[in-house]
Amino acid sequence: MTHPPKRPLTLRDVSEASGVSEMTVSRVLRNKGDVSEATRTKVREAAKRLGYVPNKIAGALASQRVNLVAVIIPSLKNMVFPEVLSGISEVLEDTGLQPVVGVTDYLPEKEEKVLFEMLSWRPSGVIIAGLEHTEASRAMLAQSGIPVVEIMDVDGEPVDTCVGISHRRAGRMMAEAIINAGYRKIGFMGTKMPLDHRARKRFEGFTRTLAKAGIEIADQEFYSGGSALAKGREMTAAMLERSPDLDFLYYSNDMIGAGGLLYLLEQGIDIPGQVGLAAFNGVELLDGLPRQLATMDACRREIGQRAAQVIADRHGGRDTGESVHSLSPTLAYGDTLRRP
Amino acid sequence: MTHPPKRPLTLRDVSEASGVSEMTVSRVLRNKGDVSEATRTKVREAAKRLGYVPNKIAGALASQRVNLVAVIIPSLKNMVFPEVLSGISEVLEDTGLQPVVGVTDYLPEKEEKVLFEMLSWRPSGVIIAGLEHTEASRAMLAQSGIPVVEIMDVDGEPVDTCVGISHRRAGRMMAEAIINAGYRKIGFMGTKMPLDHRARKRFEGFTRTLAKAGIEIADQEFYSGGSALAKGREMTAAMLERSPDLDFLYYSNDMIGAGGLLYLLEQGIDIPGQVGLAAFNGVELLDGLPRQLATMDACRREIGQRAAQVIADRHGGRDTGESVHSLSPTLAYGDTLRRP
DNA sequence: ATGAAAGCGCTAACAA
DNA sequence: TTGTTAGCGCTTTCAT
Repeated sequence: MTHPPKRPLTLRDVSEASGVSEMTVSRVLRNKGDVSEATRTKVREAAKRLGYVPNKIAGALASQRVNLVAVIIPSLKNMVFPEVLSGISEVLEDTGLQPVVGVTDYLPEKEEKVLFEMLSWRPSGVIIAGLEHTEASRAMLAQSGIPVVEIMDVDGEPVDTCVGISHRRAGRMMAEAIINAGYRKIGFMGTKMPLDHRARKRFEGFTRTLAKAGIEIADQEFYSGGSALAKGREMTAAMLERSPDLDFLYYSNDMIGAGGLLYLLEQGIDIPGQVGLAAFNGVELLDGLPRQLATMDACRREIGQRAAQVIADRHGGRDTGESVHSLSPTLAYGDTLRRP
Repeated sequence: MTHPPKRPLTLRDVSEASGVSEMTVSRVLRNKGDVSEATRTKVREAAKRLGYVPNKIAGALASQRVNLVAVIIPSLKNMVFPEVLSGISEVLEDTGLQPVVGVTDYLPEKEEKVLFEMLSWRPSGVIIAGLEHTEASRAMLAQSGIPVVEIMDVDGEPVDTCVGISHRRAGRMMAEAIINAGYRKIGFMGTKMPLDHRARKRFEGFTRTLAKAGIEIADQEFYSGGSALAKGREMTAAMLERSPDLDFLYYSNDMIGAGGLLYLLEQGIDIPGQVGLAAFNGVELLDGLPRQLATMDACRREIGQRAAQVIADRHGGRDTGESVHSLSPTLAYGDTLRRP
């Protein structure tokens, strides 16, 4: 066992150990330029023997190139964003680019801080959730000089490019399906709005479409914090107590919808006869529930893939044409929403 | 609207714009050294007006200091790791250190790659899940010269420091509780083992303790992929079909346990009389289930906090004494495991 | 309180 | 195919 070095090894150490110039060592380690097979192996051996780990900081400064892509999302606990992330990783995997994740907790000021922090590492691109940012954040993005992809949402003006679905349209589609199925007394449950613009837009699309059909939300409740499943259960119980004549419940996310579903089944309520249910996201979790909850797929993985593709293309000098990539969510009726 | 710059701004630009030397600008932007209030504001204004974003790459190279902590985990979809991460973020928040996440997908070679990649950015510390790594990974960690904390598990030899629970002991505790409650025909369901050392250790602790009491696992099944909730449901149905005389089902994680619970309730099976259930992790999700599933808390948030604390302390020059931080999981009987 | 000079460890560009 | 020379944009150190 050799003694752990206080000073990390440098190219110079490998150069001396292998009797080859630093420049050539650098070339070998990056597989760049022509190097004879002989020196190649000599260098590789020395590097491995010493346990050399290159210093990307120095490399990045010298080459003015950083293979990082900043990915800025509101939360990791949401089930939704990990899926977007795997879409991103999947595509970046074979491009030499690497995602680096920053979390904002849905706070605009924290987003600004995280963005500033990440931009100061001079990444090759930014993927950031949502179209709503502070003035300063938008300015930073616009000034950054690197490809910027805003994801999840297309209802608004992107700084550069966006990939997502229209949440207003998603809300509208769901409202139409519910109306067409004959439901009329509709309750809504969701997260507290100011935090989540996409939930807000779905709600807007939803209520406006109902309004056009002369229907008003009969009851509504908003929550924050705690186990979403438990919250869904509690809110549903409370709402049905308060407004026993409701014939439909629309939930802003699948977890609270699942909680509501479990509650209603326990109460022996006829679904979707007496009460219909629908939610939003299409998370995998729903597959294990006693009934298939009606929901709308948010195209999470595909959003991640497309966003990463845009970054990769632009990084490779290819242009991607369109600045708005609008995907189409699909409605799953499941067992809790009557078909028209 | 000024034209977006092709070349990112440098200290020099701010220096010229404010009529102050680069050095002084640098001092202002880092709040270091004595600078008169007058120049301070002058510089701040110029920086803000120009939209200057410092270049951390150059800063890190010059100062030989990087405020990043590499966090390497197997997956983000697991519900478990996001919680560990928030424990980490929470503590690092007020230390000036920033977590950077790398994901290994439970693959040792990918872990090695990710580790190499992250170490090449010369972080101030490493937090990495598990005690099992490739030879090369261990060597890199040992050679890195920075604090290394292996988390989640304490059954083994840490390279440097570890923070976690003993999964063998967790398995043993659960086996003892089940035996004491009088159950005898026990079925096990879990993930395919080779991927997950901690699940494997729990299983080992579990079976050994049963063996000492003269009990053998009566049936077992392992899965991989798919919706865990649905898998739990399917596996439970299949197992009870196959082995109708089972009186207890132990699941290696809460999601499949929840799936099993939902299935059994639908079948009208008496829980915990006819069949008892228990799982592992204590995830928040369980709060919304019709019955409280017996489980064992894995101390996820606390593990994150302690690990981050170790890094922060060592980074600040403080020594943390012990190299093994063993936390104690607590057993929650819930409604699905008879008390002794 | 401010500035000037000398690198940090690497790579681009050129030379041999 | 290999080596040499200048930086990359900042911070450290030492003057002033």
